[in-house]
Amino acid sequence: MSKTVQRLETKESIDERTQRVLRGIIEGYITSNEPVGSRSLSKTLEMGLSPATIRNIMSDLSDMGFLMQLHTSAGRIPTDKAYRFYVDQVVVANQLTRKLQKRIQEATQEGGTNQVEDLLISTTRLLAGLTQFVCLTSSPRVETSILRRIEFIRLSSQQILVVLVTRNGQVRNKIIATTEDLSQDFLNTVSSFLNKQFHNRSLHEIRQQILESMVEDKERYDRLLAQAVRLGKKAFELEDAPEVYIEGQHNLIFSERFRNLNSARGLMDAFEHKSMIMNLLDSTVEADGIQIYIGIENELESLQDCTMVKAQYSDQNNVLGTIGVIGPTNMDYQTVIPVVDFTARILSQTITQQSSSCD
Amino acid sequence: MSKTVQRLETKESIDERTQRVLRGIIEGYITSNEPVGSRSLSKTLEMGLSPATIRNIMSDLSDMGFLMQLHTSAGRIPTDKAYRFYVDQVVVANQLTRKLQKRIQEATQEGGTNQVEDLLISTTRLLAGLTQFVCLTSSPRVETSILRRIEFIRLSSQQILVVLVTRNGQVRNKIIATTEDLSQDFLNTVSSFLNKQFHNRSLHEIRQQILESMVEDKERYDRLLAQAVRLGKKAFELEDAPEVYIEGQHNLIFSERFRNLNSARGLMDAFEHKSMIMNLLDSTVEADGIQIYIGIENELESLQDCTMVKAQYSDQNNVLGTIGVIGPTNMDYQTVIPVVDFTARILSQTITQQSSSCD
DNA sequence: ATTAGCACTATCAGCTGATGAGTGCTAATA
DNA sequence: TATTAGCACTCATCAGCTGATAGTGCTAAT
Repeated sequence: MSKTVQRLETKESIDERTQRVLRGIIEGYITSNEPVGSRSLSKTLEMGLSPATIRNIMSDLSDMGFLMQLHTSAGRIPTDKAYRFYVDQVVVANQLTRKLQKRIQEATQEGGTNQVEDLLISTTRLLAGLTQFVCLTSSPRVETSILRRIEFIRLSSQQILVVLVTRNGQVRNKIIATTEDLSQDFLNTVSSFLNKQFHNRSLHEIRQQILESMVEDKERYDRLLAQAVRLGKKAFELEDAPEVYIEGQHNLIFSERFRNLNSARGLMDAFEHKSMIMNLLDSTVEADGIQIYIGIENELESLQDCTMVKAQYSDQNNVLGTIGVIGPTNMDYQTVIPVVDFTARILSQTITQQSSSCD
Repeated sequence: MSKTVQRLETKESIDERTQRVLRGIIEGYITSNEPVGSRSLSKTLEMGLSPATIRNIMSDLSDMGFLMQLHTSAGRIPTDKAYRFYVDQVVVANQLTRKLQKRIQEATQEGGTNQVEDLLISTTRLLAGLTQFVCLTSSPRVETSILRRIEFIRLSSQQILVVLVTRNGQVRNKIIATTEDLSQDFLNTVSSFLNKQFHNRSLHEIRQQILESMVEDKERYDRLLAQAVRLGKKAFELEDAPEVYIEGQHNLIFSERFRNLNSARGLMDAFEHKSMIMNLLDSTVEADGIQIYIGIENELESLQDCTMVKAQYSDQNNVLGTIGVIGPTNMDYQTVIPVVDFTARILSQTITQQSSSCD
């Protein structure tokens, strides 16, 4: 297994001038995607330093582990450590252009049906389009969602459709089989019972409680209660299907910026395993705000020459899910970070609006 | 635009021996994916023909348009016309191995919830996995589906959830907004009215009829009827979202067999436009059975060096959708064709079982 | 402390000739 | 007359070489 790198902190304090050079190299590499050499840097930096001086500084930076060379006669490129330094020290809360803000807002506004699923899909697609990277979004864990409404619909003598609506507007359907033929009237009674009983409780709690009820003395139940518990059990036995939306995979292959085809294959394969991606997105300790994993800071091996930028979205109460992009380590952090941040905020806002429109 | 090639028929009658040579070349190229030359063919054919004789025959076949050379000093490869000949004349109804049959049957059997969507997704994935190509499936047109049940659920004073179940087990949800606050009781009356009225009619018909009702003299309506019509209209105003499932896109990039990266990009782009894919799949004139489009027989330009093999699936009454794979023109027709055919049959069977379990 | 100069090095594009697989043609053969 | 052997020819590929280029490291001069 790959050893887990927590975070590439920089202990040494670096000379102001050296910092400017480092920053120049990083930004140069970000814009050109080519190793940057001392001569060209000398020009673009406009600090009145000759290539030779720059070379000395570069040499120091290499020693400190900020730069590396692909081969002797090529320019230098930043290491993961350099990007970490760049993100921590240099990239400050950057305002998005109004134009971009508008575009994100509009994209989340539309979407015919106002279901969360559609919103998430279109947002994921938007972010993939904007960044030209791969974008991943985890949908709210149904487990922790708050029940808004449950309803049973009789389809046939053996089939009942369960419709389950959560607070934030997710709708789940499930067809369950029954041995007994239950009338719609009866089902209505059951659902209104369950709705009263479990209103505003999380699905997780509900399931827990149902299981507890089942061990209790069954004798005490009347038919209604017994059936309610039985149906409820089936209904809340959710496939804990981790919904993940992935968009922009083709960028991984066709974009110039993803040069290393090896890991591309690995990533594509990883994307097939939705549960793994779910972990990747939701394995978050830090409280809020944007999170950035640069290169080897990523636990997943095939991600170790990419950067993942992600942010959580939430309704008024709880964190619901995560939205993130995966791009090359030399992505344009100055815009990607605020874009992801802003998108997550807008997403939270939209979902909050939706779920607050309950009675 | 690309000119539309209907089908690459062969008028000339070909000598028995020549046919065997052609067949040898095609099969050789299918298995090796390398141009086949006269010497190697002379060995594998075991017809006691010298390379020189073979060369003469090959020359004839080239003249007839069955073979071509990439460069003078390379062996020959079959043209689209050759594959058409091969598929029409040589590939006869081939039995699948029991093992494969089992595998397909099992894969369609499972799938936790018995919803059509899940079934389609897992089948698509299966077929992509089996063939190592790209697999596309169109879901049943909701338009032509038969209504099994419609239900309204009051979510809040402004929101109503519509649940719509079709005969073949598709469930659609839609949240609609209302200005008036309607009680659940009232909604129940409306849904039971609609259910009675439109039982076993196709969604298309229903929409039609509702629209007609609306132009009739409104005065004659009581409140129930008026609301029923109004809600019904909104409910059946479906996003005619053409659902298409695509799996195995990564094969397009990583599989050895797809050599031409140009059209790969084009295809990937095409796959983003679901409605286009929908057309591709469902633009079918022929009645039933398997359909094969080889190379330039495909209308879509980026498909013109691929072969598409597709088959429709249906319930007891109607064609519901199409399942198909896209692979290189030198795919192994002998197994791909029966695999697609068998899968479509199994799919039809499974869906028919599901929808016949109504009362 | 900075810089100019120089030797060194890796990559890349372009050229070379050798190699080999395959064809087309012709004349000999059964 | 159909088949085949033989030979000349073609062309893609590959290894090896070339010079040009862009970069570095080191040292000595400023």
